[in-house]
Amino acid sequence: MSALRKLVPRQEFALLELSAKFFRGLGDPTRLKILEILLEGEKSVSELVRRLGIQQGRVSNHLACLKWCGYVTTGSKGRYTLYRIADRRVKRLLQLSREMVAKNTEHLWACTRIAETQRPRARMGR
Amino acid sequence: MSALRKLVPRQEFALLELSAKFFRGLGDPTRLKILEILLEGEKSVSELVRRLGIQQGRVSNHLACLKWCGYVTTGSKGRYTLYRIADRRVKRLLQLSREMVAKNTEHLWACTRIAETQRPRARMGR
DNA sequence: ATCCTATATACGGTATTTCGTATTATCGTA
DNA sequence: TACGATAATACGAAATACCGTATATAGGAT
Repeated sequence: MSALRKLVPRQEFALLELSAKFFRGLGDPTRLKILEILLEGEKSVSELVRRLGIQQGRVSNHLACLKWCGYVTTGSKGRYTLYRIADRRVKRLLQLSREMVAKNTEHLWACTRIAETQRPRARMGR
Repeated sequence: MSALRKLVPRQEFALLELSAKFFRGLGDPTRLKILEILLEGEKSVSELVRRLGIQQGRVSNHLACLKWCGYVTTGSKGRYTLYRIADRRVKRLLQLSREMVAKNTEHLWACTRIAETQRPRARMGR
Protein backbone atom coordinates (compact mmCIF):
# COMPACT_ATOMS: atom_id res chain seq x y z
CA MET A 1 0.00 0.00 0.00
CA SER A 2 1.51 3.26 -1.11
CA ALA A 3 2.27 5.61 1.75
CA LEU A 4 1.21 8.49 -0.42
CA ARG A 5 -2.25 7.04 -0.47
CA LYS A 6 -2.67 7.67 3.22
CA LEU A 7 -1.77 11.30 2.94
CA VAL A 8 -3.75 12.57 -0.01
CA PRO A 9 -7.55 12.34 -0.18
CA ARG A 10 -8.86 9.18 -1.76
CA GLN A 11 -10.26 10.99 -4.76
CA GLU A 12 -7.04 12.81 -5.46
CA PHE A 13 -5.02 9.67 -5.07
CA ALA A 14 -7.19 7.92 -7.60
CA LEU A 15 -6.66 10.74 -10.03
CA LEU A 16 -2.91 10.64 -9.60
CA GLU A 17 -2.96 6.92 -10.07
CA LEU A 18 -4.96 7.24 -13.27
CA SER A 19 -2.76 9.98 -14.65
CA ALA A 20 0.32 7.92 -13.96
CA LYS A 21 -1.26 4.99 -15.71
CA PHE A 22 -2.14 7.26 -18.57
CA PHE A 23 1.46 8.37 -18.99
CA ARG A 24 2.76 4.85 -18.71
CA GLY A 25 0.68 4.23 -21.80
CA LEU A 26 3.20 6.42 -23.59
CA GLY A 27 6.14 4.85 -21.81
CA ASP A 28 7.00 2.28 -24.42
CA PRO A 29 8.86 2.92 -27.68
CA THR A 30 6.71 0.53 -29.67
CA ARG A 31 3.54 2.25 -28.62
CA LEU A 32 5.05 5.63 -29.44
CA LYS A 33 5.99 4.37 -32.87
CA ILE A 34 2.45 3.10 -33.39
CA LEU A 35 1.06 6.50 -32.53
CA GLU A 36 3.47 8.15 -34.94
CA ILE A 37 2.31 5.89 -37.73
CA LEU A 38 -1.33 6.48 -36.88
CA LEU A 39 -0.75 10.20 -37.07
CA GLU A 40 -0.32 9.63 -40.79
CA GLY A 41 -3.86 8.28 -40.91
CA GLU A 42 -5.88 5.26 -39.85
CA LYS A 43 -4.30 1.87 -40.28
CA SER A 44 -5.30 -1.76 -39.95
CA VAL A 45 -3.53 -4.07 -37.55
CA SER A 46 -1.84 -5.99 -40.32
CA GLU A 47 -0.55 -2.78 -41.84
CA LEU A 48 0.96 -1.87 -38.51
CA VAL A 49 2.45 -5.32 -38.19
CA ARG A 50 4.16 -4.86 -41.54
CA ARG A 51 5.48 -1.44 -40.65
CA LEU A 52 6.68 -2.44 -37.20
CA GLY A 53 8.07 -5.84 -38.06
CA ILE A 54 6.98 -7.44 -34.84
CA GLN A 55 4.56 -10.21 -33.89
CA GLN A 56 0.92 -9.57 -34.58
CA GLY A 57 -0.10 -10.53 -31.07
CA ARG A 58 2.25 -8.03 -29.61
CA VAL A 59 0.91 -5.27 -31.82
CA SER A 60 -2.67 -6.08 -30.87
CA ASN A 61 -1.71 -5.99 -27.25
CA HIS A 62 -0.09 -2.59 -27.53
CA LEU A 63 -3.09 -1.34 -29.46
CA ALA A 64 -5.41 -2.56 -26.74
CA CYS A 65 -3.31 -0.67 -24.26
CA LEU A 66 -3.46 2.52 -26.31
CA LYS A 67 -7.18 2.14 -26.67
CA TRP A 68 -7.84 1.71 -22.97
CA CYS A 69 -5.85 4.83 -22.30
CA GLY A 70 -7.85 6.80 -24.82
CA TYR A 71 -5.10 7.45 -27.35
CA VAL A 72 -6.74 5.58 -30.18
CA THR A 73 -10.15 4.35 -31.26
CA THR A 74 -11.21 1.61 -33.61
CA GLY A 75 -13.69 0.87 -36.29
CA SER A 76 -14.12 -2.21 -38.38
CA LYS A 77 -14.25 -2.39 -42.10
CA GLY A 78 -14.98 -5.87 -43.29
CA ARG A 79 -12.40 -8.16 -41.79
CA TYR A 80 -10.12 -5.33 -40.89
CA THR A 81 -9.96 -3.41 -37.67
CA LEU A 82 -8.88 0.12 -38.30
CA TYR A 83 -7.14 2.09 -35.62
CA ARG A 84 -6.91 5.87 -35.52
CA ILE A 85 -5.80 8.62 -33.19
CA ALA A 86 -8.64 9.40 -30.80
CA ASP A 87 -7.84 12.95 -29.83
CA ARG A 88 -6.02 15.98 -31.17
CA ARG A 89 -4.21 16.26 -27.87
CA VAL A 90 -2.20 13.15 -28.64
CA LYS A 91 -0.25 15.08 -31.22
CA ARG A 92 0.34 17.90 -28.75
CA LEU A 93 1.64 15.49 -26.14
CA LEU A 94 4.09 13.95 -28.55
CA GLN A 95 5.23 17.35 -29.75
CA LEU A 96 5.86 18.58 -26.25
CA SER A 97 7.84 15.50 -25.39
CA ARG A 98 9.93 15.80 -28.53
CA GLU A 99 10.81 19.35 -27.67
CA MET A 100 11.71 18.56 -24.11
CA VAL A 101 13.65 15.44 -25.00
CA ALA A 102 15.65 17.39 -27.59
CA LYS A 103 16.75 19.82 -24.91
CA ASN A 104 17.75 16.97 -22.70
CA THR A 105 19.17 14.14 -24.68
CA GLU A 106 22.41 13.62 -22.79
CA HIS A 107 20.78 13.75 -19.41
CA LEU A 108 18.14 11.26 -20.37
CA TRP A 109 20.74 8.91 -21.73
CA ALA A 110 22.64 9.10 -18.51
CA CYS A 111 19.57 8.46 -16.38
CA THR A 112 19.87 5.17 -14.61
CA ARG A 113 16.74 5.40 -12.52
CA ILE A 114 14.66 4.65 -15.54
CA ALA A 115 16.35 2.05 -17.64
CA GLU A 116 16.16 1.75 -21.38
CA THR A 117 14.68 -1.46 -22.61
CA GLN A 118 17.04 -4.37 -22.83
CA ARG A 119 20.00 -2.49 -21.52
CA PRO A 120 22.03 -4.43 -18.98
CA ARG A 121 20.77 -3.27 -15.65
CA ALA A 122 22.93 -0.39 -14.49
CA ARG A 123 24.00 -0.44 -10.90
CA MET A 124 23.27 2.70 -9.02
CA GLY A 125 26.75 3.42 -7.77
CA ARG A 126 29.47 4.80 -9.91
CA MET B 1 16.92 -7.09 -28.28
CA SER B 2 13.78 -5.34 -29.38
CA ALA B 3 12.54 -6.38 -32.80
CA LEU B 4 11.47 -2.83 -33.45
CA ARG B 5 15.07 -1.82 -33.19
CA LYS B 6 15.93 -3.77 -36.32
CA LEU B 7 13.27 -2.09 -38.38
CA VAL B 8 13.62 1.59 -37.64
CA PRO B 9 16.86 3.52 -38.21
CA ARG B 10 19.19 3.59 -35.25
CA GLN B 11 18.74 7.28 -34.69
CA GLU B 12 14.98 7.07 -34.71
CA PHE B 13 14.98 4.12 -32.41
CA ALA B 14 17.10 6.01 -29.92
CA LEU B 15 14.68 8.90 -30.02
CA LEU B 16 11.69 6.65 -29.45
CA GLU B 17 13.50 5.01 -26.59
CA LEU B 18 14.30 8.35 -25.01
CA SER B 19 10.78 9.65 -25.43
CA ALA B 20 9.40 6.53 -23.83
CA LYS B 21 11.79 6.95 -20.96
CA PHE B 22 10.75 10.54 -20.69
CA PHE B 23 7.08 9.61 -20.36
CA ARG B 24 7.84 6.88 -17.87
CA GLY B 25 9.19 9.72 -15.76
CA LEU B 26 5.58 10.82 -15.42
CA GLY B 27 4.32 7.30 -14.94
CA ASP B 28 4.30 7.27 -11.18
CA PRO B 29 1.72 8.91 -8.92
CA THR B 30 4.28 10.07 -6.38
CA ARG B 31 6.28 11.88 -9.02
CA LEU B 32 3.15 13.47 -10.41
CA LYS B 33 2.24 14.66 -6.94
CA ILE B 34 5.72 16.12 -6.51
CA LEU B 35 5.36 18.05 -9.74
CA GLU B 36 1.99 19.36 -8.63
CA ILE B 37 3.48 20.63 -5.42
CA LEU B 38 6.41 22.19 -7.25
CA LEU B 39 4.00 24.01 -9.52
CA GLU B 40 3.10 26.04 -6.42
CA GLY B 41 6.71 27.18 -6.24
CA GLU B 42 10.16 25.87 -5.39
CA LYS B 43 10.48 23.56 -2.41
CA SER B 44 13.22 21.93 -0.41
CA VAL B 45 13.44 18.18 -0.11
CA SER B 46 12.40 18.19 3.52
CA GLU B 47 9.37 20.28 2.70
CA LEU B 48 8.37 17.74 0.10
CA VAL B 49 8.93 14.93 2.56
CA ARG B 50 6.55 16.63 4.97
CA ARG B 51 3.93 17.16 2.32
CA LEU B 52 4.17 13.67 0.89
CA GLY B 53 4.53 11.77 4.11
CA ILE B 54 6.96 9.24 2.69
CA GLN B 55 10.58 8.32 3.37
CA GLN B 56 13.13 10.97 2.59
CA GLY B 57 15.24 8.57 0.57
CA ARG B 58 12.35 7.73 -1.63
CA VAL B 59 11.58 11.37 -2.26
CA SER B 60 15.19 12.07 -3.20
CA ASN B 61 15.12 9.19 -5.57
CA HIS B 62 12.00 10.38 -7.31
CA LEU B 63 13.46 13.86 -7.49
CA ALA B 64 16.60 12.52 -9.09
CA CYS B 65 14.45 10.78 -11.62
CA LEU B 66 12.51 13.94 -12.39
CA LYS B 67 15.73 15.86 -12.72
CA TRP B 68 17.31 13.44 -15.16
CA CYS B 69 14.21 13.64 -17.29
CA GLY B 70 14.35 17.41 -17.34
CA TYR B 71 11.16 18.10 -15.41
CA VAL B 72 12.87 19.85 -12.51
CA THR B 73 16.09 21.66 -11.73
CA THR B 74 17.84 22.33 -8.47
CA GLY B 75 19.69 25.05 -6.66
CA SER B 76 21.15 25.02 -3.20
CA LYS B 77 20.51 27.52 -0.51
CA GLY B 78 22.64 26.84 2.52
CA ARG B 79 22.02 23.30 3.59
CA TYR B 80 18.86 23.04 1.57
CA THR B 81 18.45 21.82 -1.95
CA LEU B 82 15.63 23.59 -3.66
CA TYR B 83 13.76 21.92 -6.46
CA ARG B 84 11.68 23.74 -9.05
CA ILE B 85 9.86 23.06 -12.28
CA ALA B 86 12.36 23.27 -15.13
CA ASP B 87 10.13 24.09 -18.04
CA ARG B 88 6.79 25.70 -18.75
CA ARG B 89 5.89 22.71 -20.84
CA VAL B 90 5.60 20.56 -17.73
CA LYS B 91 2.42 22.37 -16.79
CA ARG B 92 1.06 21.89 -20.30
CA LEU B 93 1.77 18.18 -20.20
CA LEU B 94 -0.04 17.77 -16.93
CA GLN B 95 -2.96 19.83 -18.15
CA LEU B 96 -3.33 17.77 -21.29
CA SER B 97 -3.24 14.55 -19.34
CA ARG B 98 -5.84 15.79 -16.89
CA GLU B 99 -8.18 16.66 -19.72
CA MET B 100 -7.74 13.35 -21.46
CA VAL B 101 -7.99 11.35 -18.27
CA ALA B 102 -11.21 13.13 -17.36
CA LYS B 103 -12.76 12.06 -20.64
CA ASN B 104 -11.67 8.53 -20.02
CA THR B 105 -11.88 7.65 -16.37
CA GLU B 106 -13.89 4.47 -16.59
CA HIS B 107 -11.86 3.04 -19.40
CA LEU B 108 -8.61 3.71 -17.64
CA TRP B 109 -9.90 2.06 -14.52
CA ALA B 110 -10.88 -0.98 -16.47
CA CYS B 111 -7.53 -1.23 -18.22
CA THR B 112 -5.75 -4.37 -17.16
CA ARG B 113 -2.76 -4.07 -19.45
CA ILE B 114 -1.32 -1.38 -17.27
CA ALA B 115 -1.83 -2.20 -13.64
CA GLU B 116 -2.33 0.26 -10.87
CA THR B 117 0.26 0.09 -8.16
CA GLN B 118 -0.29 -2.62 -5.61
CA ARG B 119 -3.44 -3.93 -7.14
CA PRO B 120 -3.74 -7.69 -7.18
CA ARG B 121 -2.51 -8.73 -10.59
CA ALA B 122 -5.48 -9.01 -12.91
CA ARG B 123 -5.53 -12.00 -15.20
CA MET B 124 -6.03 -11.26 -18.82
CA GLY B 125 -9.00 -13.46 -19.51
CA ARG B 126 -12.50 -12.69 -18.45
C1' DA C 1 37.43 18.02 14.51
C1' DT C 2 32.70 16.73 16.04
C1' DC C 3 27.90 16.90 15.94
C1' DC C 4 23.60 17.74 13.77
C1' DT C 5 20.61 18.53 10.00
C1' DA C 6 19.62 17.95 5.18
C1' DT C 7 20.13 15.25 1.22
C1' DA C 8 21.82 11.49 -1.76
C1' DT C 9 22.80 6.71 -2.68
C1' DA C 10 22.85 1.49 -2.15
C1' DC C 11 20.57 -2.89 -2.23
C1' DG C 12 17.43 -6.83 -1.54
C1' DG C 13 12.74 -8.10 -2.14
C1' DT C 14 8.57 -7.78 -4.51
C1' DA C 15 5.38 -5.89 -7.97
C1' DT C 16 4.79 -4.70 -12.67
C1' DT C 17 5.72 -4.72 -17.68
C1' DT C 18 7.19 -6.67 -21.87
C1' DC C 19 8.23 -10.35 -24.80
C1' DG C 20 7.87 -14.79 -27.38
C1' DT C 21 5.02 -18.28 -28.46
C1' DA C 22 0.79 -20.57 -28.80
C1' DT C 23 -4.00 -20.45 -29.02
C1' DT C 24 -8.59 -18.66 -29.77
C1' DA C 25 -12.16 -15.76 -31.89
C1' DT C 26 -14.26 -13.41 -35.88
C1' DC C 27 -15.51 -12.44 -40.41
C1' DG C 28 -15.94 -13.04 -45.42
C1' DT C 29 -16.19 -16.41 -48.91
C1' DA C 30 -16.07 -20.80 -51.23
C1' DT D 1 -20.12 -26.01 -43.31
C1' DA D 2 -15.21 -25.51 -43.90
C1' DC D 3 -11.36 -22.51 -45.03
C1' DG D 4 -8.28 -18.71 -45.07
C1' DA D 5 -7.27 -14.28 -43.51
C1' DT D 6 -7.45 -10.91 -39.77
C1' DA D 7 -7.27 -9.86 -35.12
C1' DA D 8 -7.53 -10.74 -30.01
C1' DT D 9 -6.16 -13.23 -26.01
C1' DA D 10 -3.38 -16.43 -22.82
C1' DC D 11 0.67 -17.53 -20.22
C1' DG D 12 5.37 -18.40 -18.56
C1' DA D 13 9.93 -16.30 -18.59
C1' DA D 14 12.77 -12.41 -18.47
C1' DA D 15 13.39 -7.49 -17.80
C1' DT D 16 12.29 -3.41 -15.36
C1' DA D 17 10.46 -0.37 -11.62
C1' DC D 18 9.35 0.67 -6.92
C1' DC D 19 9.58 0.36 -1.95
C1' DG D 20 11.68 -0.11 2.70
C1' DT D 21 15.65 0.03 5.13
C1' DA D 22 20.27 1.12 5.82
C1' DT D 23 24.11 3.89 4.92
C1' DA D 24 26.93 7.63 2.99
C1' DT D 25 27.86 12.51 1.92
C1' DA D 26 27.74 17.51 2.59
C1' DG D 27 27.35 21.86 4.99
C1' DG D 28 26.81 24.68 9.06
C1' DA D 29 27.39 25.34 13.90
C1' DT D 30 29.80 24.30 18.18
